[in-house]
Amino acid sequence: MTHSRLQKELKKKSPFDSLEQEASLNLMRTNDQLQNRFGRLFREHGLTPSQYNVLRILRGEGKRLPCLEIVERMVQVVPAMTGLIDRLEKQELVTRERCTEDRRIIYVELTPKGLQTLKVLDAPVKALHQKLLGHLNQVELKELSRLLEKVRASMPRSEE
Amino acid sequence: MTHSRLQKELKKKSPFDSLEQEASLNLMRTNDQLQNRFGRLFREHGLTPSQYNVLRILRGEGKRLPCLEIVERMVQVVPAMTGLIDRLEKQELVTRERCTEDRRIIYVELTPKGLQTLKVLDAPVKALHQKLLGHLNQVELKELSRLLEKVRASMPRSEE
DNA sequence: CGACGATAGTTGATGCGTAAAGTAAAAACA
DNA sequence: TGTTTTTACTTTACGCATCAACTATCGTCG
Repeated sequence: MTHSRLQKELKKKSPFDSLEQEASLNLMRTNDQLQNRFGRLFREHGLTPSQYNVLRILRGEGKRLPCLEIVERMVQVVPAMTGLIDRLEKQELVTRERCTEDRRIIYVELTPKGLQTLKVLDAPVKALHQKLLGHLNQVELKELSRLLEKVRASMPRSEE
Repeated sequence: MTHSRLQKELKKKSPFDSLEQEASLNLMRTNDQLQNRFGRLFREHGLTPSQYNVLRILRGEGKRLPCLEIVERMVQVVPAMTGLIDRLEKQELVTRERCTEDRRIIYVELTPKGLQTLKVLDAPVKALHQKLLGHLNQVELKELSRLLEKVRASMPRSEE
């Protein structure tokens, strides 16, 4: 391997320090491109990727959830969630409701409008997944997932 | 495979729609965790990941570059570069200089301080790559890169 | 020359990620 | 009972991504 595809893409003159570095940059670059594609799709429906994610989580759960439960299911930091929910509430896709027993907790619930928005997006989202990853065969997809999970295995959730 | 690791991580109740979706989510999640780690490292030195990236590109090139050339080498949009360079300039890590022949072009050049900052980061960055990906063997790393490049192969740079 | 479009970069608005600090309520403890 | 700690969230401040719209310069063509 004299010149990898990534090296050419980045117009990089020197080869990579290590296979680890190459894989890591490949990962980031591929992810960015995926994010861009899905971001465009969601934007056509007035959503950002994060907003879609919140809605999807709420539907997956099938019931209202406290803010922190949502944060846990996302790759996100707490403070960002407040504004995120604010905007979803303004679009009337979710509602906020304070828990009566424990008044610190605020439940977030999907509205019918939110559910409808998700429904509309289901087919295009599936199609985009297919389009962007469908040219890998089943074995390759499984291997990709396995390797990515193995990478994450070295990163405990709560280190430091 | 009854429950994948990813599915458990996300506390997802239903299985994935498809292998494509699973791989895609794995990719995004792994990337986020990598980004977080490197972000923390860079922040200790007063840099964001994007800022580090700009410096690294300039060093790799070995000479000053127009803004747009830097944008091309990053996964980025033009307008963001302006502010990015502003901040690097304020930290005295790069300098801006207008080209005399074509006054539309603005060259960005690494300062000695910028070069020094990069140098300090070299060892920790390499070590972090090693730490986060070093538990995959050479064959796995190559296969991971191959699969990620194959994913990108379906995404032309300038579609739509 | 003068109008035209293309190129290089900037500005402004909106949304999100991150850290640090703050508030309010519940739980733990003395 | 009162105090402290923890928990759940909010606020603020900063940096970056994105889009739309704008400025300045260059090349070209009539």
